[in-house]
Amino acid sequence: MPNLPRTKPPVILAPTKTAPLVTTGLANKGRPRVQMADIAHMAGVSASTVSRALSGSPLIPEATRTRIAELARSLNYRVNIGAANLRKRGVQTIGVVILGDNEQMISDPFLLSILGSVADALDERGVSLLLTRLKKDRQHVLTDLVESGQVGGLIVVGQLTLHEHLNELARQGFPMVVWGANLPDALYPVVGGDNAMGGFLATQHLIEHGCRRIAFFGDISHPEAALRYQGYTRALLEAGIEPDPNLLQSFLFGDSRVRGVINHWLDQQFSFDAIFASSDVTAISLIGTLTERNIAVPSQVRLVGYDDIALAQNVHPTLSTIRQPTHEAGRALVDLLFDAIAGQPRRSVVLPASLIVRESSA
Amino acid sequence: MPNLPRTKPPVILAPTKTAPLVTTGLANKGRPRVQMADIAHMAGVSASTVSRALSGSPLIPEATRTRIAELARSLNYRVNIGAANLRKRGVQTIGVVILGDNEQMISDPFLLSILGSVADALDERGVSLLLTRLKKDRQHVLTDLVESGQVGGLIVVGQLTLHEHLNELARQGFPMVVWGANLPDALYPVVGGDNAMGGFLATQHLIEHGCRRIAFFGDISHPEAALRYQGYTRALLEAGIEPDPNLLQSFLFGDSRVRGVINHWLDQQFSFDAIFASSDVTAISLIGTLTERNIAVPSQVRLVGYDDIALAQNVHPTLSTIRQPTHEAGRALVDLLFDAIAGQPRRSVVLPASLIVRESSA
DNA sequence: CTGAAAGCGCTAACAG
DNA sequence: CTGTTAGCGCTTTCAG
Repeated sequence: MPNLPRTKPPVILAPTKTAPLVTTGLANKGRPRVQMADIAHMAGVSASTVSRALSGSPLIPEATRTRIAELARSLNYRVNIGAANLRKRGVQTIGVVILGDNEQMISDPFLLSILGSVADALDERGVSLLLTRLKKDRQHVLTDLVESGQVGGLIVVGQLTLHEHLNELARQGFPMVVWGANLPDALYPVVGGDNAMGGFLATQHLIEHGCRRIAFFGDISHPEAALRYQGYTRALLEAGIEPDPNLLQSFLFGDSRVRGVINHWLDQQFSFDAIFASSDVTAISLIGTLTERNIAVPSQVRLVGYDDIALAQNVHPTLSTIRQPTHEAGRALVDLLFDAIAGQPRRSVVLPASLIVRESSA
Repeated sequence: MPNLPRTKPPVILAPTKTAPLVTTGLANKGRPRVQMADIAHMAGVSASTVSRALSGSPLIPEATRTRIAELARSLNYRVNIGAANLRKRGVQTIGVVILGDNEQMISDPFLLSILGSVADALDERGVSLLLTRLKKDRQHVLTDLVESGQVGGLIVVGQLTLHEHLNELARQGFPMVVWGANLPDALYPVVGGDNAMGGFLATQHLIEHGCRRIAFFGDISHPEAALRYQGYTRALLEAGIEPDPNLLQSFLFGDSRVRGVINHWLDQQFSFDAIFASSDVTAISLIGTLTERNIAVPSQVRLVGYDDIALAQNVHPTLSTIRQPTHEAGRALVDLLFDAIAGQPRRSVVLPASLIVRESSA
């Protein structure tokens, strides 16, 4: 029996079996939907021809192609991607997974930069972006996304405590790429900034300005921060300064306990002449807190942040920081993911970190 | 001909027609995929039974159901959502469209709050989130997303200059909801803060502190900012103050020309004793610029921002601002969208704006 | 309670 | 160049 167009059913030869069917999904409620068969019918060609025409097949002559395209456009028709994907046995969607720092949605603007650059890079390839927050102990959603065929691969932003799990997925041949620190035993492709270099540059710069008691603010249980700390330590050692463990202030990115810590340090008359903060948001909070306590930045305490968010150049004093090339980040993440999907050997990318000197450290 | 299981093909009665087929999509490269037929085969039941078991149908006895569930889990099997959707004629995905302010990805942390709350609200309903940036003159992507069956509805964040286009989509019965200002002639459901009230509260508060020359920073071509400006004007008029058009500084949200404007004003000896900024990011930049020019906040110029982003309470002076309940925002957006999809009558939600008094205006 | 059969909307062999 | 045909992997009647 030939396909029955929905709009103009032809003579019915056998009783139609098309029965009730309660729609449980979200789509198509009430809105009439034109589909390929309708277009074909109206254009007086077969569905195959419409399919070919709309996908720009060179088999279809220019004239027919445009005629069908016009018709489709005039009816506001778009090919049903789900059906096409099913047939083509593949999807045109990538999952972007963001690890929630804690329970709250991550609030660091830097994340938005990464997300934006990934969105752009995917968009250029005509691939959709399925965004998912990964909450604690819900790691199975990573597997779900891929195994359910919803996405063709995964871009994981932030690795936190997930390293082992990610390695396990990599072992299974999961198509994915991670934004984060390139850990030595990582089995998955990683794109990240040169955190060790960033930490080194920031610290070296502070040392050059005569600082000796440089504090580090950042959660070193987080691999990226740990590398920044490592760079920090190396710079100190190279300058003949013994790192003081008391000057390591570990807390989660974006945490707001900054104020309490500084106040505590000041109340204890704890001595420090500079702070290297593992994020600009933290650094800006530090400026606020220090200023409130009448500690002048940079004359009494010099400050360097990380990420070069937009606000960094508009606070007072303007914030010295380490810049990460976010635009390239998105591009690299997408490139590597597509390599992984194509079965290419694993590859990782370290993006350069550059020191931006502004007033807070001058 | 019965379904051929992929793993153990039965006796072939007719030459198999299953031919080459080049996979153009992203999924399934190399990784062997178990599917429902395999599970059915292994469990010694039909695919129907597996389908019912996995969807928790009460028709299947508890015992069978768990047995099948275990088997599926042990094989890491997940139902192919695309195929299921095709059959069910619906999707479980919502499109979230973010209007790029300019060419760059929006960088305001407030946006991330909204996005996060939407993500959570969708997650609670088991619905996926397809994120799209809407660039200038690419409005057709809105139609694409829905007509191609990729998403069941649209959450549009920011309306900017899109109002007319959105109205047109609403007229066509497009399932959608918008975060923004509830314009009087809007045909689409809107969720937004009470911008007029927010503007009023901020301004009234400044007036109560003796301010008379209150500047407004914000792009009033943006409907939300326009309403804030309206509230600002009302507060002034109620206090018997004639709004001075020179005190309206219009620019795009998050724009960084703040510094230039303030410097210009100061150089011109332009008088103002307070600023109401349409976003916290702008307000924080203002604090920076004013401080740099040795204008004391709040003693010489009082300041109120908008959004209550995390940094607001950590800068110095801490920033007074208008808070918008972002968590409820996500929930309301999703609720209204589902109503729209279900064909319920259009409804809009205005979330309360509340004044948070901190040091910058005290 | 279970299976067979039909078909969601599309694409791609294959044979004209 | 074009139509016919056969499914993609799943869900849901319908008939046991």
